[in-house]
Order: sequence, then C-alpha cells, then structure tokens
Amino acid sequence: MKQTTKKEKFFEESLKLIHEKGFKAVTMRDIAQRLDFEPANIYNYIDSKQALLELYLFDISYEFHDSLNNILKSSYSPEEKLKLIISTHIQLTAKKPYKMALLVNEWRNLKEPKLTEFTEGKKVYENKIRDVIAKGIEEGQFRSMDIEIATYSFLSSLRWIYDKYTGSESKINPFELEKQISDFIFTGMGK
Amino acid sequence: MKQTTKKEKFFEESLKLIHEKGFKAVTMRDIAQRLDFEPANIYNYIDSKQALLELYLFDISYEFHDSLNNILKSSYSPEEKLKLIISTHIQLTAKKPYKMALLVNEWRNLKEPKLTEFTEGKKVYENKIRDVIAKGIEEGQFRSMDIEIATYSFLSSLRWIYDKYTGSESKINPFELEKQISDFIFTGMGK
DNA sequence: TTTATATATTAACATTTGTTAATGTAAATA
DNA sequence: TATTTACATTAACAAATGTTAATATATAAA
Repeated sequence: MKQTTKKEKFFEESLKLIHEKGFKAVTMRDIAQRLDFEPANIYNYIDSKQALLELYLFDISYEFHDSLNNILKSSYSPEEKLKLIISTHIQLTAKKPYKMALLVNEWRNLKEPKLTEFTEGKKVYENKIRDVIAKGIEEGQFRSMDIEIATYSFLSSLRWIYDKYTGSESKINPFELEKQISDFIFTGMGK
Repeated sequence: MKQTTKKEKFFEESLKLIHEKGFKAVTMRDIAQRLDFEPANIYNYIDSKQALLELYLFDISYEFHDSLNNILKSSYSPEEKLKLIISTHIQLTAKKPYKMALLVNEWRNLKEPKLTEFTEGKKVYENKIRDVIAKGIEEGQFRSMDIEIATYSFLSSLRWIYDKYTGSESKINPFELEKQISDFIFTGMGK
C-alpha cells in the first residue's frame, strides 16, 4: 500500500509530460491541468521548474555512473565489460524509460552551474567507455579502429532504446533486445 | 562576389544560435543581438520564428529524401545501397552540419500541421531504409536479425555525425569517417 | 535624378510564464 | 480531541517574449 499517492503521481505525470512536449514547452499550467489542480499547488512538491528537471536528470545519471563504475571495478575482460554495460544499460532503460529519454534529450535545458556539472559527468562517462574500448583493441579482442568513432558508435547504439519502452506499444523483451544490440555492436549487419 | 550578405549572415547566425541554445531557448532578441541590430529587423527576412525553423528543417529534410530516393531507384544490391546511403549521409552532414543538428534535435518544436507533415516524412524515410535491410536479409547479404532493431541501429549510427562537423575542432575527413562507420555497421567491433 | 530595395530604428502591444502570498480544508497522527 | 501534515484555492506580480506599426536612411537600379 503506497502512501502519498498524489505526490508520486505528480512526479510521474510531470516526467511524462516533459518527455512528450519537451521541458521548455511544458508550462506549470500544463502540469497542473494534467493533474487536475491549480498551478500554485505544484510548489507543494517542488521548489521550481528547474529543480524538477535537475531531480530527474541527476537521479538517472547517478544510476548510470554507479552501474558503470561497478562494472569497471570487476576483473572482466574489455569485451565482457562492454557486454555487461550493454546489458545493464538496457535493463535500466527498460525500468526507467522516461527518465532515460530526458537524459538524452533534455539535459541542454539545465542552467549553470548544473549544466557544467552534468556535461562534466557526461565526459567522464564517455571517457570510461573509451578506455574500455581502447584496452579491448590493445588486447586484440576488438579489431583495430578509430577509438573515438567506435566510442560514439557504441554509445549511439544504446541511446535510442528508451523509445522502445515509452509509448503504449507492446514492449520488447529486454533480453532479446540485448542479444540483438550486442550482435549488432560486435558482429555488425554483415555475414 | 556575394550579394545580400546581411541576409545570408542572418540565416547563418540564426541557425548556429538555434543549434547552440535550442530553438525554444533562443529569443528574437538573442538573434538580433548576435547580428548587432534591433529585434524588429528580423522581420525584414522572415515572417515568424516558427517559419525560420520550418525553413531550415524542410530544406535539409528534402535533401535527404531526394538523395535516398535516387539511391533506391538504382539497381545496386541492398548492401551497396546501404553503403551509398552511409556515404551520401556523411557527405551531406559534413556540408550542412548545423541544419543536420536541427533535423535531429529540433523537429519536435514544429507546430501543426508542419509537425505531422514532418513526422510522416520521417516515417517514410525510415520505412525505406527498413525495406532495404529486409531485402538484404532476404537475399542473404546481411545476417538474420530483427529488422526493426537493425533499422534503428543503422540510423542511430549515422545520427550523431553532425557533432564532428559543428564546433571549432579540426574536422575529420569525411571519407575516413565513412570507412570507419561502414566497418562498424557491417562488421561490428569484434574481430 | 528619380525610384525601388535593403536595412535600420523606436516604441509599444498583448500574451505567456514562473512564482509568491495568503489562506482554507480534509486526513492522518499524537 | 488537538495538532500536524498533505493537499488545495484565489489572486496577483514582474519579467520575458513574439510581433507589429510607423518611419527613417543608405544604396543600387531605372
């Protein structure tokens, strides 16, 4: 039995609204209307519109960093690490697709100093991925290629996945998705 | 010797501003300030802020559709077609990286009926790509895989490329980029 | 020289938007 | 029962924003 259902509903519906219309396009009045109460009511739950975005973004961002760090701490090979990264990325995205969508599309709307904090974290994350790939090439598990482009390609192969878990269509099985994405990243489309 | 340099400068700088800050975040006063004149001046060049976005978006969108259609009309094999799509996509992106960035990030800010017109076109484009991939699998040029996921993966491998041609860093050679991306898409990262 | 075009300004407008103050009520807790 | 907590309202604000009207000037074309 959940408590404070109204507060939870607020955060849930606001998140979806921001995903649907974009952060800048959503007004406090939009949110209020969706929840069927007056705009002033929102400030019982959150200090400002910006704070709302920050909350969503840093919450999911932390989870990704944390999960990545745990994988990196392990003694798995670079290839196994990448597979784990793919796996946990898809699991997390399947569980929190709307926050993931904000992470991809709305971080630009952060204001300083939060914007810098976020983009620095983003760089750190990407560099960690790049290091795994670099090591994998070095050790001969991956073929020789441009490391930066490989990093971008790898990350972009994961970035669109939230799209499969937002909306009302039947959701794809995360494990099947993981297999398909893994195959694409490691063996490509060719035979 | 170019004519109407001021008008050209307006469209150029507005485009870059929208790319940097996002369409919603850019105000007419921002644009005016960048061009060192008064806001009212903008309306000598364009009817409205929305019209500006529409202009950029449908211009580049048309080029992509046109280029794709020309490739599809050819008698090349699915694999060769995909390679051509990659190639022309990168060439176009290298030539118009800022418009490409808007195409990826700002189309949501279109208003009806332009929004529907755009998203319909997007669907058409993606379906054409899917059909090429489906045919390639059917003919045994590509390995057996989920067609929809392959389509998303293929497209997402191309979607980030504008990032390499905006900004002031040294631009990567498009032909080298094409090789790297092609290799990633067709053979993956593994050996 | 006259005319048309491109480019510019000032001033103001109607809306929209995030936010606050003051206050009330129903439900949960002590 | 008394009191705190959660949830709600009305009314208004200051600032920001897209846009327009009226008008001026420099330049290029006729």
